[in-house]
Amino acid sequence: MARMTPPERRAAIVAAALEVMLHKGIAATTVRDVADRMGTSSGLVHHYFASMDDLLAAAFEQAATADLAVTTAAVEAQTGPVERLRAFFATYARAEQDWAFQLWLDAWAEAARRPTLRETSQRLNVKWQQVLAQCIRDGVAAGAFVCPDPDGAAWRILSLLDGLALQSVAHRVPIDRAAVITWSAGFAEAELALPAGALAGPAGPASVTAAAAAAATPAAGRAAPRRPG
Amino acid sequence: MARMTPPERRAAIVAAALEVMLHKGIAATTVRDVADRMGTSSGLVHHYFASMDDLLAAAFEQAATADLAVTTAAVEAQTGPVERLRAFFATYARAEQDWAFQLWLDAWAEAARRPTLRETSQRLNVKWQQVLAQCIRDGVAAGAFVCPDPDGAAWRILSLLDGLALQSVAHRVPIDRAAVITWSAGFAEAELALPAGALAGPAGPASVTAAAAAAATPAAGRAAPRRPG
DNA sequence: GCACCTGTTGCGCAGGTGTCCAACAGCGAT
DNA sequence: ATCGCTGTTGGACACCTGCGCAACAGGTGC
Repeated sequence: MARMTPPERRAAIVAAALEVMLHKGIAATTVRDVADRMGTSSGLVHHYFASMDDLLAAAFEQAATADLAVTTAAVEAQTGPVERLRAFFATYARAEQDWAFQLWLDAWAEAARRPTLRETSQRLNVKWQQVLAQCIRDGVAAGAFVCPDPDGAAWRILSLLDGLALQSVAHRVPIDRAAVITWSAGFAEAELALPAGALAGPAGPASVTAAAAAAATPAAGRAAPRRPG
Repeated sequence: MARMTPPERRAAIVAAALEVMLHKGIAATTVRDVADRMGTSSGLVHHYFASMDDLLAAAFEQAATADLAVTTAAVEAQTGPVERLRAFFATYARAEQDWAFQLWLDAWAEAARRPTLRETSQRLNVKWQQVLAQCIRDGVAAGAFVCPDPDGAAWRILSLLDGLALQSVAHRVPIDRAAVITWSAGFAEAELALPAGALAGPAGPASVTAAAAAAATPAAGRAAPRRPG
């Protein structure tokens, strides 16, 4: 194969590993799979990564960091505290994330047995919580809402979002994402002492707003996603 | 090895498979592991299970069904609708479930690639939802609470519980389970138009009640679990 | 022209995998 | 005593795994 500079080759290997991991699963990804996808030899992979675990961890870390960066950027693009929260929910539930969440799910399950992966997964989880907690702290400082425990609230809200994503991906439950957003926002409002519906206003993508309005139900004054019962 | 009647042997294989799955992970469980644990030959396993997938699915199904039975029994031991809901939350968050939830996590991740496992996991998930939904429906019929969409509410509450368990198991976040119960109950109260604190009353185990009271915070009138920020 | 460096190759090794199968052991029926 | 049935054995089969290593290639400095 064509010669590459070390950083390029390293990035290429990580990219190839990521593609394989996504549709074969982390546990089932092999060195030869990665090499074949690049059209190179398996030895080359080991020239850049001491062990298979290192490669898997590096690939997952890159994907996870990229996910976080997208959300962070979307949040920071907004100025008001409420708008920032809306942006957080919208990117977390964005449609393209189904395949990405399967990767997270794999990583969480695998984390119990792979220390490197666990360390990465824990670290990223904390970072995600910090982004949300900072949103909340800023809002509290600006007087937009009240929250006695921003870290705890961020943790609880994230748990809820992950639980919903779990249902969607693991159980293949079709979900109205706009409804998820507004429903989760309802919980967040309770956490932040916001009036009901305060977070359900106009969000980033126009479709989100429209669908949210359509999904609105009289019960508890907030929209609720359904699973086909 | 000693001769067994077919049902006995089948049960023994499933039990052995379960033990291996629990501390090696579903993906890493091999036929020889299972045979070794029983002290028999690998060929015997294949005499009872056509393929490895069949064995894994059968073992997971047994464990999952047992989990569900425990919760169902705890719920049906109570008579009042509110007491039944309390029992549901208490058994879902019971302490011994950490290792069990790791098995669920494995199954969910593996479900994407193993059709038999996915089918089982989906079916059990629906059953769990039905138990909770029936609790809600009974309560509505008895006039204990109001809920326009019992199936949807059950699904949302379960998503939340799974999300919290995910944080606890995958990220190794130590959780005050009693606080989780009361906090989740807070969400449930909103879903069911119950007054705040209605579900936080005396539950099955005495320790739960005591801890819940101790964890109660003035904010929003309900206890909230924290993660170490 | 040469030596050197480094990305790259292709294969070998030792081990582990699911699956299959011929042979064996114990027991009930004949 | 013999036959047949069935639970059980232990190993063969083909394949795949991560990893290591000797050899190669193509460019750079001398």
